[in-house]
Amino acid sequence: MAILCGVIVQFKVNATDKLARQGTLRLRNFEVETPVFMPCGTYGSVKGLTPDQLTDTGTSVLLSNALHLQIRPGHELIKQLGGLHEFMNWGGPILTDSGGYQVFSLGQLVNIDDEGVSLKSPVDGDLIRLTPEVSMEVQQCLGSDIVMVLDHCVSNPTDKKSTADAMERSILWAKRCMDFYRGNGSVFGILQGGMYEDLRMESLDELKTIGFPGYAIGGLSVGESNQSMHELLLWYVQELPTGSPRYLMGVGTPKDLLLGIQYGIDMFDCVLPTRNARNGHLYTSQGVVRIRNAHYKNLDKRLDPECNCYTCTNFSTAYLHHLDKRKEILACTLLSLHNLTFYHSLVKGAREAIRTATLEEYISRTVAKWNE
RNA sequence: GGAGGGGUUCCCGAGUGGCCAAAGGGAUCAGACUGUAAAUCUGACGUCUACGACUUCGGAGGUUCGAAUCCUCCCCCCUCCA
Repeated sequence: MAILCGVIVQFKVNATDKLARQGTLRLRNFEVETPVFMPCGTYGSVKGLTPDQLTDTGTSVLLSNALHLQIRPGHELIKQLGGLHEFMNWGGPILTDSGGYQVFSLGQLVNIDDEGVSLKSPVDGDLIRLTPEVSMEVQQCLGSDIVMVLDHCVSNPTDKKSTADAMERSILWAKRCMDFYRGNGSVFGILQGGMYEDLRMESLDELKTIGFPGYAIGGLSVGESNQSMHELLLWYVQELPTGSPRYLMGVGTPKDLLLGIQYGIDMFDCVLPTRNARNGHLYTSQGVVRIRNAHYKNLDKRLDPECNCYTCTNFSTAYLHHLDKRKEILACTLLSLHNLTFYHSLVKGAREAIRTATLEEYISRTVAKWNE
């Protein structure tokens, strides 16, 4: 157990099933069962859902974004108002991303040097300077339970030289992030290196030398094939320290999650369940439902017969189709509620399966129904 | 009764001699979305034997090499005056 910055970070593996593991992550006064899926509340809100509704879906940890909150409404303001938990009235733990992903996703607005990142605010064009130290300070102000280092994420494919530069810069920045806390921060390191095994190895070696309470795999789901992602995970599972939580950033589809879990990933986050819900793309035990399709216009049945979420137990598929087609706000809420419930149940099922050493069976049974 | 304005592809609405199967919205139908610049974006949207052909712009005639666009008559709608 390490006491870091007043925050207790502890990870305990309770059960394993081949490479997969079920564990408990302790943060401050929170205990989180892993594997866990963390919904994205980028701007301090999971779009369309109240904190109570989030809890109802089975959410335990939330992800939020330091850079976006730094831009608006400002981390000082949030600190003044009691920190992010209080500000958004979320009673559970919060992991904050540094803004490393925005270095990638905001592309043209960003200028990177070894010292840090300069970006034009997508809001008003103001110049924002983000360094590892600034990012740490912002996340500290927010009162984050898990702080992510500032990293340099590149898309795939990117040539080896540029990938290496980004990876090496990420190592330097990771060191500076840790220095900021003098080794006392609940900071997770982020592994980079694109699709190059030697770069990935170098990144891992260096971060392990620095020593983090948790390791995140970054730079995935940014354009590479599914196959490459899976090969990389298989490689990582053999190299990552077993006693630390492993977080696969920005991943993914339900299938990605199951595969990640199989390869020993403990934490996931992704915008997919919430964004796709808003775009009428729903995940169900029977496979994907594009609720917008004319096919569902008259369907007087539950969206997912195996789901017990508020949406599935109270409304017909035809009604959900209608709400989505009319662009009613309620559609965002009800559909997000369902998709998140689906994700959390899927992962919960995997946790239980690991405990009974039946993960493989659980996965093949689950996936078979999606393919029907 | 008089004066003026207007009828465009499912709807709204541009276009006033060739570059027009006809802008732009909407609706409709598909698809995409992976550490959220995303309740967003992309494609299709007259018909077909489909890199070409055919039928469309209230109706019927006409002018012209060529008309949604110009002329004549007719039908319908709106506004104002009596």
